[in-house]
Amino acid sequence: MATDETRDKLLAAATDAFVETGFSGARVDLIARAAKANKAMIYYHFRDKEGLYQAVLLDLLAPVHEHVARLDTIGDPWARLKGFYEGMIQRFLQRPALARIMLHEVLAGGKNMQPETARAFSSIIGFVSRALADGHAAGRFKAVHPMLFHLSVLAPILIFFAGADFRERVLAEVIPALPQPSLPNLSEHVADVLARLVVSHP
Amino acid sequence: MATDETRDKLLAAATDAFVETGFSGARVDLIARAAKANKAMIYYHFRDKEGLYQAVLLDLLAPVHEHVARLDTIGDPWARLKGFYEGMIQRFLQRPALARIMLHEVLAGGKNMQPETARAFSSIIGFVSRALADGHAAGRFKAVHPMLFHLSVLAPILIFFAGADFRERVLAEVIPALPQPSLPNLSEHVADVLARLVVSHP
DNA sequence: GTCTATATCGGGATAGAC
DNA sequence: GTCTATCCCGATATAGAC
Repeated sequence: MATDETRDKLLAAATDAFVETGFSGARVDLIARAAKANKAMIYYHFRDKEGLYQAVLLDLLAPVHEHVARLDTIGDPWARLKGFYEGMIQRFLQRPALARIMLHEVLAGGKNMQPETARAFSSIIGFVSRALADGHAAGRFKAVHPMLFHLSVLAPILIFFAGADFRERVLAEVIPALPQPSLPNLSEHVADVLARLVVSHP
Repeated sequence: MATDETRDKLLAAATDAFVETGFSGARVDLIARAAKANKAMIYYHFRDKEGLYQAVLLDLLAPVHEHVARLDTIGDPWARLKGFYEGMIQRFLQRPALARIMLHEVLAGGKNMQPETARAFSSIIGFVSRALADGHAAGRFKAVHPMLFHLSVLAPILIFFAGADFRERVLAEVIPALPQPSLPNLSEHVADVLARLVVSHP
């Protein structure tokens, strides 16, 4: 399977490119060069630039979908929520590309999303809604709006990872005294926010 | 000054375009048509596409900078913080473009930002840091990490506004039962988060 | 499956008249 | 300041040999 090897290299290079500059900003030519492959192979394996992007999207989001599906079988709603957001932090840590592509897609309004990838996104909010409802029914959670709750927890995480370059280049330059948040800071902080927002007894 | 009129129309059309698709996705041709102006006028008024983008950026961010500067003179640190985030919600409400361009810039890592616009961004985190420090010194605020605090409050607001299309098109379609958060929901929720994160006595 | 050479076209930019 | 016509490059995509 020397065949799929170049496919994989192309996919990896494409991920970097799309994540860096977005769909329209990425250059097919540069992707091929970065993958040390021939440009024509992109069209052979992925049909066109659009197909390549869809492949990247699916490659990044499929694991998230599985992650959600796995957690959804757990009984304790608190463990479900905590497991999900902590798991997302771990994933973003390994692949900051994931955070960036998610934000890109949100900004694009889902225009260039196919049903399969749309489902991966939707499964998240469905999962969170169920966990919140279960916890509330058991008298353990406060009543919160699922979307606002989810936004409050995930949005900071997303921008923490997707905006690392921004903080370094723009903010740190002008305000050097500002300490950069570390990962333990973030995890601890998120757990704190989570508990404050949802747990019944304050 | 029939002169500046077309300039303004171009700026408005460009704002829509850049905010919709990002810098590389926007088409100069379409911007001119949307503004009912001639394409050549873009190059006359703004030099090139890049200059047009910078003008849009500055037009959107300058008011934020002023907003921050005005609030920074207030004594009460709590009033400062609350005034800032509520003011941002009001601004985003009037111009959702602002939320979208800010996220675009964060994703771009500040690559296409000029010093003047960079300062507008930086002034925000500086302002927040001071308010937090003052409140803490007065024994009224908990000790929190300025960046994490700011992310926790503003990130959800940003994505709430920048992601409106996404929620409608992608999420609402798959999960129609999910109630869409309303603006009063958001404001109340933000005030709640703010208080929980920062105020000393729980 | 891999490569080179090339077709094709969209889009940013300019020249120059008015 | 405004407009038309046009240049020209860069980027996607394909043809076709190996």
